Amino acid sequence: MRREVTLRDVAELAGVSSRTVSNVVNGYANVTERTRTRVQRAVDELGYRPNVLARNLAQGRSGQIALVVPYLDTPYFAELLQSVIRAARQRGYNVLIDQTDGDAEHERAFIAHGSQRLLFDGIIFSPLGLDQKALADHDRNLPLVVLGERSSDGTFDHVGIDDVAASREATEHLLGLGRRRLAAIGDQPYATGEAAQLRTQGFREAHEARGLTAQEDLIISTPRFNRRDGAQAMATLLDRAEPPDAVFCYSDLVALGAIHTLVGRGLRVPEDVAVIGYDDIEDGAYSNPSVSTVSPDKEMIATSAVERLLLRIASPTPPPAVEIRAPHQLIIRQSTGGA
Amino acid sequence: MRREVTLRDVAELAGVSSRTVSNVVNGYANVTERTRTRVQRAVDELGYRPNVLARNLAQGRSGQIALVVPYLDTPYFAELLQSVIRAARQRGYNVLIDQTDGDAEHERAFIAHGSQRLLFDGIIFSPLGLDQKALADHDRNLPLVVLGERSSDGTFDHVGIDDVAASREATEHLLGLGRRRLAAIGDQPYATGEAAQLRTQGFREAHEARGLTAQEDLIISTPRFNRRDGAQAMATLLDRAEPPDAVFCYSDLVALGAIHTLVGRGLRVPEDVAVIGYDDIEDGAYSNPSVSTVSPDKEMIATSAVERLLLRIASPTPPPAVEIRAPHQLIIRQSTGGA
DNA sequence: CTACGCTTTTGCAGCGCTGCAAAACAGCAT
DNA sequence: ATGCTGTTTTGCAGCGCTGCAAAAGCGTAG
Repeated sequence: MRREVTLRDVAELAGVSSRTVSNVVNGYANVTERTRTRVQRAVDELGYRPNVLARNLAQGRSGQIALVVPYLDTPYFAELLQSVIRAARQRGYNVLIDQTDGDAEHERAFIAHGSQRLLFDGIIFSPLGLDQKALADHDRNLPLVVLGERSSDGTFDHVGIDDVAASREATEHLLGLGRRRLAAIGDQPYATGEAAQLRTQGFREAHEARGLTAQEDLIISTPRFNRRDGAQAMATLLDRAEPPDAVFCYSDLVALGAIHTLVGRGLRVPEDVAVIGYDDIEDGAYSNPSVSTVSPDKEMIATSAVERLLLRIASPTPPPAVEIRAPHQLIIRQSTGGA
Repeated sequence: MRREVTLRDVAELAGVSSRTVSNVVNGYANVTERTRTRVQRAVDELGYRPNVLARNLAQGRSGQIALVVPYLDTPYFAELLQSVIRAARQRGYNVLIDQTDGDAEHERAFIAHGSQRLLFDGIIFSPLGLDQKALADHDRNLPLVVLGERSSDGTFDHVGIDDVAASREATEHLLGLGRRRLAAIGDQPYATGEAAQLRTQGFREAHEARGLTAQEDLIISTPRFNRRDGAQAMATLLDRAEPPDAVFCYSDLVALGAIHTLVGRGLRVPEDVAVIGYDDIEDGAYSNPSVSTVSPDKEMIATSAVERLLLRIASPTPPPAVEIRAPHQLIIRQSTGGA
C-alpha cells in the first residue's frame, strides 16, 4: 500500500506552501483566484484527501458526537437515531453510537467521559439506569444533552416532550370513549423510573379532571417497555375478577404486547378493551389493529438535541442550561376506535 | 477549561520518560514492577487519560469501522447493528454508522472511501442501490466486507445466508400445507435486485422439486421491503379473480403489511391465506397472528463480518476473499398454522 | 521614491502520541 | 575486571494537519 498523498505533496506540485493548500482545501477567504485554481488542479491530479485524524489532532476536536441509548433495536430509538445522524451529518459531525442495555455502570462510564479522551466532542444521552442524582455527577467538561424525562440541574440541556400533559391527553381520550375501568401498564415506582412516573401522574390527573379517581390496582409496573412486558401485564390484568375496559400503555411496544394477549384470548380491540400506546413507532401504524398513540415530534427532538449540543461544544464558556419541550400529538387509530 | 493531562506530565511526576509511561499505559511487556507501579500511581494521581486522536494519528489508524446500511429504522438492520457494535467493541473498535437510504450516489461515495481519509479503517457494507458492477469499483485500499446477497469478485469478503435454499424451504413449507396458489411478494427484477432475485429463484425451485410450476403472475415486485409495499401488493393480489391461498414475503415487514391488508378485508390468516416472512424480526413474534419466517443467524453474521474485516485491516497484504454462509432456520408461527 | 495599509502567502512550532533504534543497565561467564 | 547477552529505559523524529505571527506583495497616497 503506497504512501498517501499529503498536503505537502500537493504544495510541491502546485508550487506553493502547504499552508496555502490547507487554506484552499478549507475554503478560506483570502486566496487569489489564480492560486486557488492552481492548487485545486494539483489536488485533483494527485487525488488528495485530507487526513481527518491529523486535522482533528491539530484542532483538538474529534468532529464526532456520541449518541448513547439503552437499546438500539427498540424502534423508538432506531427512528430517533436516524434523525440524529441526519442532523449531525448536515452540520459536519459524525455520530458514534452506543447501547447501554440500561446498565447503570455502563452509563456512568460514558458520562464520566469514559477512558477515552477526545473520541467525541459531546454526548446525547438517553439514560435509563441512572437516576437524577447519578446524572448530576457527570464530567463538566463534556458537553451533554439529555433526552427523555430527567430534568436538568443546570449543567446540561434537556430535550423531551411534556410527558404529564401527553399522558393526560391519552387518558382523557379513553375516558372520552366512555370507558371507566382504565388500566395503565408501565409504571416504574423506583428512583430511575422518572419517565414512567410522569406518565402515571398524567394518568391520575386526567381522572381527577373529570372528578374520577384512577384505580390504583390497575396501574401495573413493568421492568422494561417491551412487548413481552406488555403481554404479561395484560395477562395479569385479564386474570383479575374485574378486568379493565381500556389500557394506557407507556410505549407502543407494550401496547402491541398487550394487544397480542387480548386477541390471543379472544377479546376484541377496541370493542372489549381499548388500547392506546406511546411513541408512535411505525409498527403501530400497520399492526392489527393499528395502535392509537402519543406521537412525540422525533425529528424536532433530534434536531434540537444536536443543535443544542453543537452550540455547547462551540461555546467557550458553558451556555446556560435549557429545557426544550418538543411538541407531541395524539394519533387515533383502530385500537381506540379510530378509522 | 484547563489543559488536559498528557503523557509528559505523568512522566515528569513519575520521574521517567514519556515513552515509559506510554509503555505502561499500553501494557507492554518489558517494564519492571517497580516502574509500573510508580507510573500507575502518577497516572491515577493526575487522572491521565490517553488522547485517542494523537494515538490514532501516530499509529495511522482510526480504531473505527463504519457500518453502512440502507435504513436504520428497519428492524432487521437495527438488530444487526446491535450485534455489530457489540462484536466490534469487544475487539477494541468503535462503530460509525451511516444510512444511505439506498441512494446509489451516497453508497458509491462511501466505498470510494468518501472524502475523508482515515475516519474509519474498514467498512461493513450492506448495499441496496449499487449493483454488482458498481460494487467492484471500490477503493482497493479500503478493507471491505459486504453483507447480503451480492457475491464477491475477489476483492472483498461477503457474508450472508444461502438465500436460494432458505427461500426454497419457506416455499416448500407452504406447499407442504397443501396450498397450491402461492404468491411471492418482493421480487425486484432489475440490476440491483440480486437479493430478491435469489429468493424468487428459490420460490420457483421449490415448485419444480414437486413437479409444479410457480405461477408467474402471482410474483409481485415491490420497490422496497416495507410494510406499505406489503400491504399494497396484497391488496393487488386480492383484487385478482383468483387470489392466492398462501404468500411468501421477502421480508417480515412485507409480511406484516400483507397480513394487515388480509385482516382488514376480513380474511383469516392462516385459514384463508397462509403467510410466511423473512428476517425473523422481533415484531413478527408478537404480532397478531405471529409470523412464520426464515431466521438468519444475525449474531453469526455480525460476528463473522466484524472478525473478517478486522483480519483484513490487520493484514499487510490483502487476504483472499471469502464467502461466508451463515446458517438460517425456518420458524413456524401462527401465520402458517404453527402454535 | 517612500510610506502606509491591506491582502495574500509563508514558516514554524506543536497537537500528543508511538516506532525505531540506540543507550543504559543487569546478570552472568570468562 | 571484561565481555557478552538479554532486559529495561530513553531520545528523537515524525504522523499530517492547523494556529499564529511574520513576511511578502500590492495598490494608493504623500
